[in-house]
Amino acid sequence: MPRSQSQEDRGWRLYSEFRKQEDGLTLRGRGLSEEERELQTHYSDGKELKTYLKGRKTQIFVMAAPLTLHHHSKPPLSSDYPLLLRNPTSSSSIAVITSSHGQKRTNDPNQPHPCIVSIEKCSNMSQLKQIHAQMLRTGLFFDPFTAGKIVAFCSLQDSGSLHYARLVFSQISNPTPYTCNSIIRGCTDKNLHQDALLFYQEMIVQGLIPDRFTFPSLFKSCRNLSEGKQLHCHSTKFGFASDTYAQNTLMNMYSNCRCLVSARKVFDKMVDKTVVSWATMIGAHAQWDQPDEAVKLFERLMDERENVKPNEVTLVNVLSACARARDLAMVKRVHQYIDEKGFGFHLVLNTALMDVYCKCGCVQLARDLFDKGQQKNLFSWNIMINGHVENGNYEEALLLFREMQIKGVKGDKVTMATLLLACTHLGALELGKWLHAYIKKQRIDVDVALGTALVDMYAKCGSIETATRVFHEMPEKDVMTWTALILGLAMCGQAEKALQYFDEMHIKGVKPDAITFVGILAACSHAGFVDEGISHFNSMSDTYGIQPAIEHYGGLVDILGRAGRIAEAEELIQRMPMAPDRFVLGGLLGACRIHGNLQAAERAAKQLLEIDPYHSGTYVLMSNIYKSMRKWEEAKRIRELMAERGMKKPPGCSQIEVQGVVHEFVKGDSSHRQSLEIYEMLEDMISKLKKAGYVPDKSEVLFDMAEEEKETALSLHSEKLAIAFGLLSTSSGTPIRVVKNLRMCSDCHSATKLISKLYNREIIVRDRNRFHHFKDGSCSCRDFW
DNA sequence: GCGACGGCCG
Repeated sequence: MPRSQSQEDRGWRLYSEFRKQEDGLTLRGRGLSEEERELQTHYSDGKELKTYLKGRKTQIFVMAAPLTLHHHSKPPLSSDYPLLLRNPTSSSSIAVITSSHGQKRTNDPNQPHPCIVSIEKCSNMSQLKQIHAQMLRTGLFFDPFTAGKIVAFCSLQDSGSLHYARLVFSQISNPTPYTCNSIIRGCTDKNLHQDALLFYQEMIVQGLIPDRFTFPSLFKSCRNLSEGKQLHCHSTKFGFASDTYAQNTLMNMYSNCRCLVSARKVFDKMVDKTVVSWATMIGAHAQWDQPDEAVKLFERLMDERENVKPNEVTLVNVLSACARARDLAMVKRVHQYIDEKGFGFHLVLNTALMDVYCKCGCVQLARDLFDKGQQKNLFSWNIMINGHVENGNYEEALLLFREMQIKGVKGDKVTMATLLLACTHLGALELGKWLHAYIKKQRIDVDVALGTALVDMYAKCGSIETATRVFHEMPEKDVMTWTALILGLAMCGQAEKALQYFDEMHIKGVKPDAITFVGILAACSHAGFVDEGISHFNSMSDTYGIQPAIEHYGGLVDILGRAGRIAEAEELIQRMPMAPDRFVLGGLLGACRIHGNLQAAERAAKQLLEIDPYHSGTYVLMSNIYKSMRKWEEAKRIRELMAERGMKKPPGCSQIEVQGVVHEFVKGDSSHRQSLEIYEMLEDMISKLKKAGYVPDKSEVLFDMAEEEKETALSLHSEKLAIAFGLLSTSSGTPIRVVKNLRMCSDCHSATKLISKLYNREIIVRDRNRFHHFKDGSCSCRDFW
């Protein structure tokens, strides 16, 4: 683009002035500093910087012009707004400017022009436009300083209009840096980050010169490392390398671009570190998973050799580091510090403290703070509700939500996602549906996270059809959304569909991650696709660069074990790069049970008991294996060993939700209000079953019981009680959904298959690992679980 | 006229 000589001169003149003002880093006269050398490599052509440094004035435009932006979704600003197509005689126009009151315009900064005062008093665009019109009539508009005030108002005030600001800007002949900055900051404040950068790019091309206020906004709008480095380069060359504001925002920019090394470099080289610099750097380390570094910096700050005292933000950032490091000791130190130094009540600090206590598992401490604090906002409610959910206290979370509603605080999408997670854990489909309806009614924005939470809830509460429908209704899906559906399909035995969606995901260009493969391997295992499973496992590292973790080895062990290839599964465990955990060995043990491989089972159990001697599941499974092989003595020995170690089988517990209320049953439970009816129903069930040829499978009950007792014990299992209650209290045709805390026993499994046929009901049981979808006398798990 | 901070999904 051709430029006039006068613009070029002006640019250079201004630039020299900036250089004189700049008392920090000087580019000329002493060669390149380390930072400049580093920047030079980021710059599109290092030669330009060198030539510039020799002080040749023509280089000013060369050095400033190139700024390569990486987004192409919008055309450059110049096509929307004519920039700098202005009256070239403007330099003389200042002489004729008079105010609307006929006063001479003075340059005394202590006496603002009356027109400027009026602009500052504007409360809406219509008033502003009147002033604008008057300024045009009087010629005052041709004073760049005064015209800039119009632009500033339009860009920065809530009642302003960025569009109008740009139009006005395009009419100003010699806009001041202040005017440009107003537009940039207006874009940044309104999250129009791309526009901020495009405007800067255009401004440089037109020969306008940035000042020290330009870069903070630009750095804030910069989301991309390559652009960030160019901007860093520009800020240095324009002489703001040692401006504290610029450096602070620069650090933050590097941190946002996940380039912590550069952020830290800027920090370490800063001469005047302010409390903001410290807070930013501590926050950056905390954000990018270097909590120890963050805490170290904080300790340096506490050391008091630094001239800066921590403030609330510093403390919030340190707490976020503590939360990542699960460093409760440090949290307590910070808490004490807060109390000692009397930081008073700071809502963000207080919520951060609550959050970190929740994350460290001290929900009660968080709750105390929550109950004590008079001020609450959506953040604090959400943190507290989430704290209870994470802690497994779903009821308390739901109670808190009710309290929130009573207080008239409306939940948002975060609240909803958290509550849906509670439903997912509880298996409370009705409640989940209610929340879904609430979301629609309250017009809560369903973003990817909330949509995924819905898909996950429906899938894990056994309504895979609705999960699939919600999935398809979502306009935007990320890897988690796909994974939630794939895992859901795998868990309810629809392996082929899970694999179909995996293919579709690939077509849609969504890259699977480690957890997607957990779902894929589970699907292959349930469907008995051994070769396909192995090939997916291999593709993880070969195609997607994901190193298989222990859960993937566990998945492959399941696939091999389920197919009866026990020896191969054992061999895999031998050669996997990490020691097996109880899930891997538990999978192997489960496979040994199904395939009746006693030797391998014993080997697996021995290892299991070594790594986790206090996991009751191992003992129970092992004794069941012995019992199923009629090795009563061994089975008894295992039970005795369990008793010696002071362990009990945790009580089996089944939940069923009817009309939004979750009913819980343990074995032989008679505490339910309708207990009498439930037991009548149970008798009816058992007699119908027996008529249909059902023989109780006694292999998994205690061996020292009389046969008749065994039968009774079986009939009292919690899932049978829950199913009986379900048959009683729901109308025919509706599916019965039960959530069980343990693995389903084989007797209940075969009984439920028959019940589904005899009563013509779909029965969906979620046990601790998967769904059993009983329909017409068969189960989706194909009798392997 | 400029800077830093908190909660959700697989």
